[in-house]
Amino acid sequence: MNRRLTSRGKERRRQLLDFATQRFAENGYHPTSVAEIVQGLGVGKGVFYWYFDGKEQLFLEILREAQQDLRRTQQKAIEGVDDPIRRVELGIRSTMAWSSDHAEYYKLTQFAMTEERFVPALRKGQDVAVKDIIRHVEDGIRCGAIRDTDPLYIAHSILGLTTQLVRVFIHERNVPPAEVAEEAIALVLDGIHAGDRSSVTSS
Amino acid sequence: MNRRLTSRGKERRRQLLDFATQRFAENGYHPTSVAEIVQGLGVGKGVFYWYFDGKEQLFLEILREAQQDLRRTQQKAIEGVDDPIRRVELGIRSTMAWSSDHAEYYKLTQFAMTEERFVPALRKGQDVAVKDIIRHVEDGIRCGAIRDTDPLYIAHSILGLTTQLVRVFIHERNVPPAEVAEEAIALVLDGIHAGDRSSVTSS
Amino acid sequence: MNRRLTSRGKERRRQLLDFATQRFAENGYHPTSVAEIVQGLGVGKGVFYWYFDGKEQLFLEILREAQQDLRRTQQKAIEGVDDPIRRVELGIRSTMAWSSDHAEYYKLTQFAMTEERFVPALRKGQDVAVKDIIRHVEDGIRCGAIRDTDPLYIAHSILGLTTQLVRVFIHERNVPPAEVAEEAIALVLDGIHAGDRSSVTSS
Amino acid sequence: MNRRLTSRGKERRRQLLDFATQRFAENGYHPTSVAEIVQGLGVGKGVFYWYFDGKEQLFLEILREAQQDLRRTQQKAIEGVDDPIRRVELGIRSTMAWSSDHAEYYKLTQFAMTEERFVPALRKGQDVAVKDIIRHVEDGIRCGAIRDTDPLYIAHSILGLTTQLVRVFIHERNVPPAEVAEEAIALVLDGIHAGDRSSVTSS
DNA sequence: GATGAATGAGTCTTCATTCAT
DNA sequence: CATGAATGAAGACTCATTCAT
Repeated sequence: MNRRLTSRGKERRRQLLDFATQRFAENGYHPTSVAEIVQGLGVGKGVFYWYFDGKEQLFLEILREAQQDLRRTQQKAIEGVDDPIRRVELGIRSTMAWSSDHAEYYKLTQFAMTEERFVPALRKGQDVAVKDIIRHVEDGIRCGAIRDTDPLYIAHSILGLTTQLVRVFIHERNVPPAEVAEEAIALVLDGIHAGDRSSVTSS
Repeated sequence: MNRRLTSRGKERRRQLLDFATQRFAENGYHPTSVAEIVQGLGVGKGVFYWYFDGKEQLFLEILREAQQDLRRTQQKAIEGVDDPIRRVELGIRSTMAWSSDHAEYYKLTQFAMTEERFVPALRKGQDVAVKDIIRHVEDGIRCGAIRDTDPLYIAHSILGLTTQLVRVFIHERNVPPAEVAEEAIALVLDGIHAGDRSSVTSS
Repeated sequence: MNRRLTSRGKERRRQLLDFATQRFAENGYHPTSVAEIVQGLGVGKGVFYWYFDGKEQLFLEILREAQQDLRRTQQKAIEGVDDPIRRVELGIRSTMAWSSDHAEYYKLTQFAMTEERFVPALRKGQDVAVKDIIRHVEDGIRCGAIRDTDPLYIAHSILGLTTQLVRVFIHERNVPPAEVAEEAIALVLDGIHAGDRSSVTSS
Repeated sequence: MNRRLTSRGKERRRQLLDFATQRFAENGYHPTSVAEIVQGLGVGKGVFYWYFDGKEQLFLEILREAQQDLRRTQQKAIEGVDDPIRRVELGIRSTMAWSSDHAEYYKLTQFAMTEERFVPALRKGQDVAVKDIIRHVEDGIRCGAIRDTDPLYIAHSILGLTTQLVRVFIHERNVPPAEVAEEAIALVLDGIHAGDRSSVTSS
C-alpha cells in the first residue's frame, strides 16, 4: 500500500484522513462505516481502498500522525530552553494549545485504549512522551529544582493531570488553553497544599 | 425490564453482567457479541433478552453499578474523618484499592467516553465524584490547609492524576495500590517542586 | 461449528448442502454466491452461517460427503467377491452407476483441482480410491491374472479412463452406465489391441 | 480488439498472456485478479485493456493457443508415419512430452470445464483431438491391428488414461515423460490382463 | 501507448434481535 | 424460563472495467 501518489492523489488521501478523523471523533470508530466516509466525500467506495489497506490501518495512521504532530509541536516549544522546570512548563503549555486545536484527537486516543489491537500503537506514542518528560525531570532533580521522586511517577502524573484538564476544561468547557495551562502548571509544581513558595510567574 | 426475579434468576443476571464486563474489558464493546456472551455461559440467546433489553442497556447497567460501588467504597473509607486533607488522601487510597480490584472497569469507562450515547451516563458518575472531592477541597481551603485555587481544577487534577497512575502502575505494572497511592498523594499535595514541607506520613 | 441440531435443523442443513451442490455444479463455485443459495431456499442469509462456517467449508463438506458416498457404494458392490479381476470390474461398474446418479459431483471435483486450497481434500479422496484399486491389482498380479506392472500406474490408468468415459458418455451423451461400464472394462482388461483373449462376459 | 501491433506491442501481449497463464494455473482463474496480473508485470491497468477485451477473453485466448500448440506438436510427431498403432503411440508420447513442458495448461483446462461459458471453447479443442485419434483407430481396425470396438470409446479411453497419468506421474511425481509414456502405451495397447502378446518395444 | 485514479455493483460475513416450540 | 433457529440490515472489502490526462 505504498503507492506513489500524484499531487491529486495526495490531496485525496488527506481528505479521507481528515474526514475520517472527524467522523471517528464524533461518532466513534465502530459506528462510523467506510461507506459513510466515502459518501461524505462524494466518492466511490473503491477510492478508500485505493489509498488505505482498510479501516483499521486508516485509524492507526491517524493515531500515528497525531502523535507525531503533537511531539513536533512540543519540541519546537522547548527548543533552546535550558531550565528543566521551564521545559516542563512549556511542554504543558504547548500540549494544551495543540489539544485545543485538535479536539478530535482526544476521543480517538480514548477509544484506541479500549481495543487490544490499537493499544501497541498508542503505547508507542505514550512511551515517547513519557521519555521526553522524564528527561526534563531528571535534569530537574539533578540541579535540585525537582523533588527526588521516581521520575516515572512524576511523568505519568503530569500526563494524567494534563490530559484530564484538557478534556474537561478545554474540550468540555471551552476555557482558553493558556488559562488551563496556568492552573495545570501551578498544580504540577506545587500540589494543592497551601503555603505557596512563589513559584510560577511565567508568560 | 424490571422483572421480579427468583434468586436463581438474580444469579443468572449477575453471571451475565460479570461475564459481559470481562469480555467488554478484554475485547472491547463492539467486538464482543451477544452470542459470545451467552455462549460463554453455555446458555441460549433467549436468556440474555430475558434479563436485559439489549446490549446497550446491559452496558449502561454495568457502568452504573461500577460507579455506585466505587462511590460506596470511597464513602466508607472517609466515614468519620474530619480533616479535609486526610479525606482527600483516603479518597485516593480507596480509589486505588478499588481500581486494583476492578481492573476491567477502567477500559469500560474509557470506551464509554468515545460514543455520544454513553457519555451522559458517564458524566453523571463523574459529576458525583467531582462534587465529592470539591466538598473536601472547599473545606480545606476554608480551614487554610489547601491553597485557594478553583476547586474544580483541583478536583479534576486529582482525578486525572489518579486515573493515569492507576492505569500505568497498578494495571500495567502491577505495583501494589498502597504504594502507588503514596506517590499520588505526595504529588497531589506538594507537586513536583523540591523543598518538602513535611506533608504526608502514610497511614 | 459442531452445533447440536434438531431434526428440523438437520433437514435445513441437508437442503443447503443439496441446493449448493446443484448450483456449484451448474454455475461453478465462484459464480454461485451465498446470496443465491439462501434465496433459492427462500431463507435469510444468516441461516447459511448458522449451519456452515462459510462458503469454502461448505464446499469441502460437499466433496467429503461425495467421496464417502461413492466409496461406500463401491465397497458394497465388491463385498464378498474374491476374484481380483471381478473386483476391479465391479468397482468400475458401481462407479459408473454412482456417477450416473450423481452427475453434479464430477464438475465439483474438476473445479476443486484448480484451486490449491481444495486440492488436499481431493487428494485425500483419490488416495483412498487408488489404494482400493491397488489392493485388487496386487492380488491379481499375485495370482497371475494381472500383468506384472507397477500397480500405481494401473490404478491411475483405470481411474483416468473411467473418469473420462463417465464424463463423455454418461454425462454428455446419456449412454446407460452399464453399457459404458462394459466398454471400460474391456479396454481396461485387454487394451485396444486386436486378438481378444475371451475375457469379459459379465452381467 | 484486432489491433495491429508493433513488435514491442506483440511482446507486451505475450508477456501478459504468459504471466496470466502462470497465475491462473497457480491460483485459479477467479482468485487471480487483473490487478495482480498487471502488477506482476509492473505496468498500468490500461495496458491490459489495450491488448485484451477483458479477463474472460484473455482466458479463452490462452486456451485456444495451448490447444493449437499441442496439436501442432502431435502432428509433427506422427508426420510421415503410416502404421496406425505407431501413430497412436507417437501421439501419446508427444502429448506426454508437451504436457511435461506445459504443466500449467492442465489446470486451466480442468477449470474451463467447470464453467458453462468456457465449455464450448474447450469442446472444440477436444473434438479435434478425438477426431485425430479416431482416424488412427479406424485405420488400425481396418488393417486388423486394433480390436473392432467403437472408436469413440477407444479415443476417449486413451485421452482419459493419458491425461490422468500425465497429472499424477509427470506433474505430481516428476517422473520423466518418456517413462510414463511407456506405461501408458502398454496399458492402452494390451490392458491390464496378464499374457503379454509381445507388443511395444519403446523408441 | 500508458498511467493512476475512480467507479459501484457485488461478495462474503456478522450480529442484534425476535420467535416458535 | 430456555433453546435452537431464523431474520435481514449492515458491514468491510474486492474487482472488472472505464477514463482523464
